Order: sequence, then structure tokens, then C-alpha cells
Amino acid sequence: MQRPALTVDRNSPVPLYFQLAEQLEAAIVAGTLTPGSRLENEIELADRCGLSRPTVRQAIQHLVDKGLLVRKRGVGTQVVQAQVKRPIELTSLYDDLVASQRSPRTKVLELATAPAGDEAAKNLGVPPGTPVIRLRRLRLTDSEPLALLTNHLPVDIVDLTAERLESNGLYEILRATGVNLRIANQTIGARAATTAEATLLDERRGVPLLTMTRTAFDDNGRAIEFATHVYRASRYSFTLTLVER
Amino acid sequence: MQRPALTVDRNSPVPLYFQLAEQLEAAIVAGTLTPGSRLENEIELADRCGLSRPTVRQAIQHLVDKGLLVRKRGVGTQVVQAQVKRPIELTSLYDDLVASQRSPRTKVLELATAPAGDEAAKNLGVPPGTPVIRLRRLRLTDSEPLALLTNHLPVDIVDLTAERLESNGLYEILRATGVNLRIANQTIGARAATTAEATLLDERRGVPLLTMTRTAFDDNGRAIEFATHVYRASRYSFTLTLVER
DNA sequence: AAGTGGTCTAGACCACTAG
DNA sequence: TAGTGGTCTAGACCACTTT
Repeated sequence: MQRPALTVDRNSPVPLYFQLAEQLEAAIVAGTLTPGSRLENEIELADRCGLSRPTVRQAIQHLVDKGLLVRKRGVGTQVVQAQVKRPIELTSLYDDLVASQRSPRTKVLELATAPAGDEAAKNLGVPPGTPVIRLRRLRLTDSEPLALLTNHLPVDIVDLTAERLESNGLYEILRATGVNLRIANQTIGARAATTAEATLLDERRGVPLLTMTRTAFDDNGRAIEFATHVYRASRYSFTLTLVER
Repeated sequence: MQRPALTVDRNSPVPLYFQLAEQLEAAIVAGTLTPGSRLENEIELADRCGLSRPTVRQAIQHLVDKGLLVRKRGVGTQVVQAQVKRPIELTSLYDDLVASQRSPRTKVLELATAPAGDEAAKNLGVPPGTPVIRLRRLRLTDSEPLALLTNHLPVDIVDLTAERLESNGLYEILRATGVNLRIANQTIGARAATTAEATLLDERRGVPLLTMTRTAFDDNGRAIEFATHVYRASRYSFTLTLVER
């Protein structure tokens, strides 16, 4: 049983449950709460923090969803033993790379408005032939090609410039414009590189590529982006953590 | 604003919030609640079902996590427009295939106890050389090879027989033995098929394969399984839905 | 100004697990 | 039997969005 120091600031605009969750997470990351160790029970935790039990439960549930804690009825709450890896999130590759300090670079290959093809139209929920923004970028890290990114967006979402796209991720630009991405459907597969792809990615024709297609929707349910990305399998893979609820 | 019929059974052992969530989900699937439509507010919903607001909120939160509903403060709760696909879950490929009615078949290629190699030992958290169960299976659907599955398990988890493995998924067997899988780390990538893999999968050497490695832990945080699977990219891909919280 | 979801409280009873 | 988390209630006040 381990009892990390916990204090909440009732004058902070940050919700109390979130303050508690952050402190517990920090204690886990710092090693103050060791993997496999048990937390105090919820009542005791509530008393010690001066919070109600439902608020404490909300904080714990947050960390259970994150895969950091495990609860068992009749037993208690334990710190997960398994090392949790960063899950696939609703973020862009650019954000991911920045987060892992990989100094990404972007080369805009195409930025144009063109009639939507059948696939893009279907995924964006617009009639075929509707003008859409078509964007193709090459993403590099440490001057090595990593991925070829193709995106389609409705024309009225955001004004994109090649310049801005070379210094910011697409999702970052969307967020700054006030677009709130809420839900996305993704498919991950593999296929052989075409000659054109191989040339751009500095590989040979036929090498395995990891593919990801994604349709992202904002909080109104409107399709904001249809993406078809291919990654060099030799330099990229997806990592995720699954939590049984 | 749409008001589906909702009733809860207070004598049922099923939690009230779950009963409500199920009925709302059923209404969404059935089309009674159409995409984009708004639900009643939480107070009204609570009154109409004879439940308290926190219980109603718990039901709604469940469906938000599932990606079926979206909540916006000051606005209301809406049915998501985007079609939600089945996410990657902590289930086996076998279960997935059965669920999609694909009549899977399994051929056990190897089932033996052998000293753990470095990678398996590291992922299972045992010293290298510790005896572990090594399992290799070929999974087919409609008599076509689909994937080559390699698993390592600690010897004392479960008694496996080739016979049982040919008629049940590994996860099903584990569940039946009382093992509760709680968390798993997965990596999805791609690479070219070796000659041996190509022969087994009825492909040619060098074709792109989709790869998945997974380490699964039970609710005590003990590593139960280390899997290395390769899929024919021409016949399989991963689908998942991301929800921004 | 009115209506919505977000947060929070202080209790209560129940189901499950362990010794 | 004692202790744990799971569920549930009936309120309260606040922050945000829309009218």
C-alpha cells in the first residue's frame, strides 16, 4: 500500500477529479507508485484529499481508461504492471513526430482544388465531382523520407497555403481554425510500393508499405478530411494499447 | 428532437445505466434515432425513465466512449453522423472472424514447450531460457490461408491441445480457464514475406505482409501471451474508430 | 435570459473477494 | 466476516452556447 502526497486546489479552474488524476499519473510515472502496488481504497483517498467519493472515482476511472490502473471489485485498485505505450490518437503524424522529438520536415507536392473522385466524394459525403482540396505531402524525418500523405478536404473548411503546411501539421492548422475533430474511422493495411511511390520514398518498387486511410469528422458530424497515407514499413509502425473495459 | 420509448426494469440484475445505454444504442442502430438528431436533455431523460441524472449521464457517457453520441456543453447530445466501425478490441482473430461469419479454420503447425528466446522472454517477463509454450497456427477462411500466428505463453497458464485449438480461438480457451485479459500492447507494421511464410500463405516470396505483435496481460498485470502474427495484406486489414475525449 | 452539459456532494445499498 | 469497488439517489452550483 502506497500513499503519495495529494493535494487539490479548489480555486483552480481545473476540475478536481482531473487534478487528482494528474497527480496520480505523475506519481506512477515518477515511480512513487510502483507497478503492481495497491492504492488506498476510494473512501480513504476521498477523505485524505477532502473530496467526495464520486469525484475520486471519476479520477480513477480516467486512469483506468488510460490503461494506468486496474480495478477489481472486492480487491482494490492497482497500478498496471505492463508498460503502457502511447496509443494511436486523433492526432496527426506531425504532432506524433514532434512529440517524439524527431524533427519532422514537410514537402508539399501538390495543393490544388479539383473535382472529387468517387472514393474521396463518398468518404467526404459530397456528390462526385464537387470541388475539393487535394493535398499531397512528403513527410521526412532527419532528412529521410518517411511517408507520402494524400488528403482531401471540403473547400470551405480552411485556407491552406504550402508555406503554412511546411511548418505545421494539418491537424494543428485545423485546430487553430476552430475545427474540433471528434471521431475518425481508420483502416490500416499493407501493399507493395508503386514505382512513383518508391521514387518519392527512396525505396525500390514492390517494397512493402504500411497504409492508413482515415476519415475524420468534426463535432457536428461533418466529414472534414479523407486521408490516404503510405509509410515506409522499414521506418514506421503503429503502436497502441488496448484496455478491456 | 426524437423521443424513443425507454423503459428500465428495476428487478433486473443488469445495471440501470446499462439498460438505458442498450436501449439508446438499439434505437440508433434501428434508425429510430437518426444521425445528427438531438436527444432530450439529461433532466428530461431522467424524469421520463424514472432515473436520477447521474445514472442517465453514465449511460450517455458509455455511448460517447463507444463513439455513438457526441455531447456539447450548452448545446445538447447528438447522434453521431459518421458510421462507426467495429474497433480493434482485446479479442482474438478467431472471435473476429466468427463475428463476421467467415467460418475460420485453424491448422496447428506446432505446439511444444521450449526454452524462451530473448524476445519472447523479454516480452513475457521471464528469464531467457525459461520453458514456455510455443504455438504456431495457420488460420484459414473459406479454405484460403489468411494468417500465420505465432504465440508464446508461460507453461503454467493453461493446458493446450492441438485438438482444442483447432475448434476454438486461443482467447476463448483462456477465458474459459478463468484468465481475464485486461490490457495489451500492440504494434502494427508491414514487411516482405520470407520464402517459408509465402509457402504457407499461398503467396510469393517478397509480397507485403501485415504484421502484428502483441503482449497481453491479465488483471494481475502478469504477461499471459506474446504473439507475433503475419497476415496476407491482400486479404486482411485492421479497422478502428478513434474518439476524441 | 434561458437552456444545456460539466462538476461536485454526502449519503445509501449491493456484489464480489478474501481470510 | 470485513473490506473493496459497483451502482444509485436528489439535490447543488457553474460554464458554456444560443436566442
